[in-house]
Order: sequence, then structure tokens, then C-alpha cells
Amino acid sequence: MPETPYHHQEIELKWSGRWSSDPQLYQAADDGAKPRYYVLEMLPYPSGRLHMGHVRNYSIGDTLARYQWMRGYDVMHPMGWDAFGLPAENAAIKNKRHPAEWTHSNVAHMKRQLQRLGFAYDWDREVNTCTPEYYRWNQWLFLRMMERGLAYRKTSLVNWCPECATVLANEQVENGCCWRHETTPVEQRERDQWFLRITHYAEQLLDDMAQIEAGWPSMVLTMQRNWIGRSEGTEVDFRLKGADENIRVFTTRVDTIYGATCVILAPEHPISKRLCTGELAATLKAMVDDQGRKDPENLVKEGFYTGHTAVNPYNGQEVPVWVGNFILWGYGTGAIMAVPAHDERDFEFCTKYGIPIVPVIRPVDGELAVNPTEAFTEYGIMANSAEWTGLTSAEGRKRMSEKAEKDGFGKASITYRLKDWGVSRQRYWGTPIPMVHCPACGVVPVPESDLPVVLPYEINITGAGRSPLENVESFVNTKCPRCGNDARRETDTMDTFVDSSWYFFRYVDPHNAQAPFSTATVTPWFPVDQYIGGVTHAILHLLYARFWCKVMRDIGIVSVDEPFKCLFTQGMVQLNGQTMSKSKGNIVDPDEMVVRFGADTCRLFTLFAAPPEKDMDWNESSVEGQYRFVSRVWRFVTRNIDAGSGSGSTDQRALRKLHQTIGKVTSDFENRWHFNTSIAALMELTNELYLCEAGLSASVRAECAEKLVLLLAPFAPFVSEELWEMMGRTGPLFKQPWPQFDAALAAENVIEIPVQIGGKVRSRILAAPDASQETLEQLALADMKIQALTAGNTVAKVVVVPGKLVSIVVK
RNA sequence: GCCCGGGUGGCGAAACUGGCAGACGCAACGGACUUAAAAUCCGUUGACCCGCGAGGGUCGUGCGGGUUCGAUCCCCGCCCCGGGCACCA
Repeated sequence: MPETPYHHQEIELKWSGRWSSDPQLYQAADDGAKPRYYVLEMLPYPSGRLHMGHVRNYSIGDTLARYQWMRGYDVMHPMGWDAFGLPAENAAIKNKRHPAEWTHSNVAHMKRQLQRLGFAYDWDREVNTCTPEYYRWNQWLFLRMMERGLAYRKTSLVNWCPECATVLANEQVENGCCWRHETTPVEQRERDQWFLRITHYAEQLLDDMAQIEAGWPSMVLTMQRNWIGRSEGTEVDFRLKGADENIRVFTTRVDTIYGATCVILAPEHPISKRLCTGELAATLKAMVDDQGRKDPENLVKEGFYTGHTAVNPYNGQEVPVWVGNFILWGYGTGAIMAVPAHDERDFEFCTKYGIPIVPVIRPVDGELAVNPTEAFTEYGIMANSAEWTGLTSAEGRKRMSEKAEKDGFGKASITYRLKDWGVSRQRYWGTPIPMVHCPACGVVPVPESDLPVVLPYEINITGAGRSPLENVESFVNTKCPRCGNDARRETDTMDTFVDSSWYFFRYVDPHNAQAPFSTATVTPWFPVDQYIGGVTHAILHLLYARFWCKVMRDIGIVSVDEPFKCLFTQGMVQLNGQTMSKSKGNIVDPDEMVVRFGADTCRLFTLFAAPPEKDMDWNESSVEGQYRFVSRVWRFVTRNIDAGSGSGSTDQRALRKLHQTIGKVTSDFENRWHFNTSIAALMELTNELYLCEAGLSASVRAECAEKLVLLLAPFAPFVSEELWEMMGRTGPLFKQPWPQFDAALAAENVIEIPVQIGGKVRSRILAAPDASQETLEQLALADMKIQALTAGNTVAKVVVVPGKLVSIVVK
């Protein structure tokens, strides 16, 4: 058959039409006949259009999914929409479109884009988090958490972004500014908020890392570990002199307490307020107001003496009580003992204000410092510490904690940097928190039978500070579920990180109307075999999802401790070294490339440009190379369908390259997903086949064409499927068995071995790949060039690495 | 400041982690085909030096040292780029 021209548009439209009209095509059988494999990619926010970061993420996932199908797995490969969130409301304000309408039209468009790119999703499992069918289960789970004391309400100082007019989680504050508005400083406001008690799981979140260590990038686990910030120490009460009150401090270095020369309170500490009367009250207030706006880059430590003193319980010494702007109210007890001799920050503070510096720890092999010029922060030997003198820091910490506990003025304690998750948002486009405020009964949960609490459609979104829901009377006015009298609905909605914390469970049982999912249905698919997404979610989303999984396990509806066995974090797609983002206006849309070159080329291009975990700078200049490659495969295969036979003189050469390629591509899939080198190997194979073509026998010609198409299938599904059909084969290509590697066929008859003298390559010898050390040494020493170069010298040593090289050392 | 990544031709990158540096692709150049161009096919292409030539030599993986027969890879000390954390007591 003569070769035919490659018309990507025609071929791709044909197949994407067929594929999307067959809803069963990519369904998992879920009958246990084959081993299961769950490929999960982070679901997109429906912002309007796909960007190249999505294309990259989903190309990686789809390539893996198709490979696993070919390897014989029963693959689950779903997709959905993280559809609640702020941009929908911003669009509502700006374009006068309803958030629901805006979201749904974005979803429709992006779904078409995904289908056009040929991603093999089971759309029957599509999950859209802004539908009542989904978010009612957020509410249901919230009630379960409430019952277990994991969801609670408390008044607290919260981060407030004036731009968003909403509360931000600590995780959404970056450098004191809003994560969306990087130049808007966050303010502190007092509000009643809903919280989820993630701190209750802090220890498990750390411990269970052991279960996923093998499959997760260590960097992500490290980041989470730092975020949780576990710290072992001691809480100690300093009695406030002249008052029946203690100041409790947290320290990791109780062994230094004989060097404590003052106590410092956070400005927000209730005791600060009580101690600062008269003129000091104004000073304190100014400092509190300043806290939310502090620029961590160049904050100057400031403080003032309250005029009060407190007593060190270990030695009875009286120390002054200060207030300091660098003491965090949200960490530990919000108060510290300052030991300037052994803590850099205390040193800086006490030096500035002339507070004494008393060294009490000496280096293990040195003397106690006199008038130190910097803090000695290492562990050492205790000095000037009464009966503890001479102990090591470690011993001191342990025994002094025991003493505090025994005498009732403190205890050993573990503190976390992690804080409870504030989930309240004063926003319309989110899951309503299923609570009612009754004047008589207080906060009352909505009964399960009344779920879902549906978000009202009629809404006027203005962007003003109050939550839009507060103005919807039909929503707000309700009856108390307990006493039946008039009551008001909670108008806060949930953080959208709630939605993405469990959607991957819903995928497995997406139409369940009785429960978030059936435990029996879900269990065989968990943990997820492979989760793929951006490293930007290393802390927030992935930590919340892990937490949520443990909660669901404790509720009894999930059987695993950890949701994701393996995690792959792909690199970012950048443009001129900058992250692509809407605000920077440097989004690249895939549509144009798909029209010009086709989805196959687009996918190959994103995979070829760099290994998947590496950041890549978007530069389209090499995209034509991928198009050329696809075209070359196309021409080779089409012109060799039922082609005449050659002599067979190049059969061995072609088969060798074919099997080397099978080996290479397979090992890339199994070990490291460096698809750039897999695609390079397929190019090499294609190049070799062009050179061998004339001499190929009919059977080898057909075999090479067929295997080439199979190997290409996970990367470029459209052209592969079309060629498969043209070869007269039936059945979807992604269900065909992956080609078998044959080591004997891949082996070279003879290889070239470099011979070095003094580490420099001086000659090359030909030898069998399995030639022995002795043979190689003899061949090398017998080589003419080597003989010439070694003449007159003594060969001191010969290093032979079989199959690799010979290295000769001369004197 | 601390913790991770990373620095290789004109460009994206390989070298599976101690064994031929630069696979594959882009760009560039040459040849074939063509009236011509495009497309296609076949080649060349790290830098410098010697040679008419086949060929040979020196240098070369951010910089400076070290270990080794041999270092892009390991060790020590720097420089630059990207990311995370940043008064966490």
C-alpha cells in the first residue's frame, strides 16, 4: 500500500467523536478479574480554559493509565471539577453572570478540551463539587465531625483579607499577605469561626508517613513534616508576683532555665492586657494592631517592661515581665522565658534593652562563657544550676521536666506549629455549613434528613464585606430543628479545600444517593495507586486529604490510613521563567497548537520537552519536530501495510533495535517516567526502520510496524488507533497487550570497548558483549595503538570492567 | 538565615549515578529530488589547534581544591538560579 498523507485533524476528530460517544469505553470492570490500578490526577478548577499545566499533568496521567491498561490492569481513571470558589463570584460581580452559570459553561468548555486531547477518562464517574449531590456529603461529613468533636466553633483572631473580604486560613497567608492578592497585607479581626481539629491528628499525620515514604517524593514529606512542626519541650509556670496567677511558658530548653533573665508575653496574651494599665494600655494596643501587618522580612524586635515581676520556680529568682512583638500568640503558650545566653532571638532582644545575660551551659569540651558576644545555642553541660549542675542538656531537659510535673508547676509537653483548620468562609459560592443559630438552643446541627442545605440560586453578589448569603432572607430565616421556633441559618460556607479532600473516594461510587460512597465498593480501590499533580499542593491539599482520610477511617467508612500510596509531583510550566497565571496574563492555551499540529503532537511535545518532574519553560520552537516524528511513523506504517518483501538482510538489525526500544520504554515506565527518553527511543527506532526498510522481509516489516504502533499508543493515542485500524486490527488499542521484551533479540553481537591509558581514551577494541576480563585485557594489550603508546613503559596495572572498558596504568 | 532542588553545545535535553560526555529533538549547514520553492529523504554540526587529506592533538559538564586507573556523578570550600520555611521559643 502506498503511503498516505497524515491529516491529523481529520483523524483526531474521527476518533474523539467515537470515543466520546462510547461511555463504556474507559470504564473499569471492577469485577476483580484483573488487578486494579487507580490513576488519579488532581482535578482542575474550572477557570474557563485549560492551560499548559493541565495539559502536562493530564498527559502524564493518561500515558500512565493507557500503559497500565496494556499491562493488563483494570484501570480506574476518573476526572472531575473543583467547582466552588472565589473566581466564580468575582466573575459574577464583573460580568453580571451567575456563578453557577459561569461555572457550568466553563466546565462544558474544558470538558470538550479534555476530550479533544484524547484523555481516557471514565466520564460516567465525573464529579462536580458544586452540585448538591456532592456537597451534601460535605455537610454530612461535617455533622459527623461535629459529633466527634472534630468540628467546633470558636472566637478567634483571624486573618482577614480586605480585598477578598473574607477570612483566610493560615496556609493562605504568604509573607503577611493574601495568597491571591500578594500585595494586600492581611489584617487581624475577631470572629466566630468554624474549625476542624486537624491538630488532633498531628501525631498520626507524622507517624503514617512511614506508610507512604516509598511512594512519595521525600521533599513533600519533609515540607509536611516542617509544616506540622512537632517540638518536644516543657511547660513551666512563672508565678506572677503580687497576684494569684501564673504565666505559663513553653520551652524546648528547660535545661537553660537558670539563665532566664526575663519573661516575655505575646501582645495578644490576656495577661498582657491585664498588666498594662494606664499609659501602657495604649502602647500595648498599638503593638497588637501592628501584629497582623508585620513584614517578616525586616521586623525589628521591640518590647516594653510591664512593671511586674514573675518567679522562676526552679530557683525562686524574680525576673521582669515584658511584652514583645516577636512572641507569637498562636504558638506554644504565647509566652516565653528569655535566656539570652543560649537563644539568638533572646540575645538580640535582651542586648537591645540591657537585660542581663547569664550563661548556664558550657560546651562539652570547653569553659562557661564570660560576657558572651553571641548566644551559645548548642547542647552542652549545665553550669550554675544548683543541683542540676554537671548534667548534660539532654539529661537536664528530661529530669527537670519530671521535677516540674512532680511539684505541679509544669510538665513535659509537645507543641505543634500546625494549627486547627479554619474552614469558615464568608462567601456565597461554597458548601453551606449545615448549622442553625437558635436564640434559645444556641448552635444546632441541621438534622441529617434535612440535607442537603441547598445554596439558594437567587443571589445578589456585590463584593461588599458581608457574606452574600446574609441578605437572602428565604435562606437565613428558618426554624430551629430542636425547639421549632424562629432561628437563623449559618451563612458561612466551607473552604473549598474541603471539597478536594475526599473527591477521589466519590469517584469510585459517584451516583450513591444514600451515602458519600459505599465502603465495600470503595475499599478494593484504595489506596490510590498513583496520584499526580503539581508540587504547589505539597502542603495544603495533600495534608488536608490525608487528615480527612483518617477522619473517615475513624467514622468507619474508609479502611485505609493513607489515601495515596504513590504521589508524583510534576514540574511547573513557566513562560520566560515565570509561573503562568491569569493575573500575569501569560496563559498559553492548548487549542491553537491542537488545531495546527494535533493533540498527539501536543502531548508528545509536552512530554518530550523535559522529564515530568522538572520545571519547563514553555518554548514551542521544537514542536515541529514532534509533528515530523508522528508523520514519519505514519508514513512508515501506511506504506508498509501489505507491502512487498525485501531480502531479509536487515531483519536482525531491525529486530534488535525494536527489542532494545521495548526494553528502554518499558523500563522508563516501570522506574522513573522519563518519557522524554522513551520518546527519544521511539524516534531512534523509527530512524533505524527507515534505514533498514528496503531489506526487511514481509513478516519482520509487519512486526516492526505493529510493535511501533503499540509502543507509541500510550503517548499518541489518535494516530496509533488509526494506524491500528488501517492494519486491519480491531479492538481498542489501549486494551492490547504491551509488547514483550526479548533480551536475546536485543543483544548486540559485538560491542566497541574503549581502552584508556592514564584515564584517557587512546583506542577502541571490538569484542563480544560477554567477553571475559582476561580476553578483554589481552585484546587491549594487543591493540596496535596501545602497543605503540605503551612501548618503553611498564604496565603497572590493568583495570577491566567487562562490557564497559579497559583502563591501563603505565609507569 | 535554615531546608530542599538545579547549573552540561546556539537552544530543550541525554549519559539509569564512578566507566566512550552531548543520545533524541530544535536551529544551522551541505547533498539528493524539483524548472523553482515547500515538503520529503540522506548527511555534517561542543570549542580550539595541527594536517591538502585520511587522520591526529589539546581543552571542555558554574568556579577552586581533593579522592581515584578513571569524576557531570563522591568529598571539602565558594558563586549563581528556582522552590519551601522563616522570629515556632
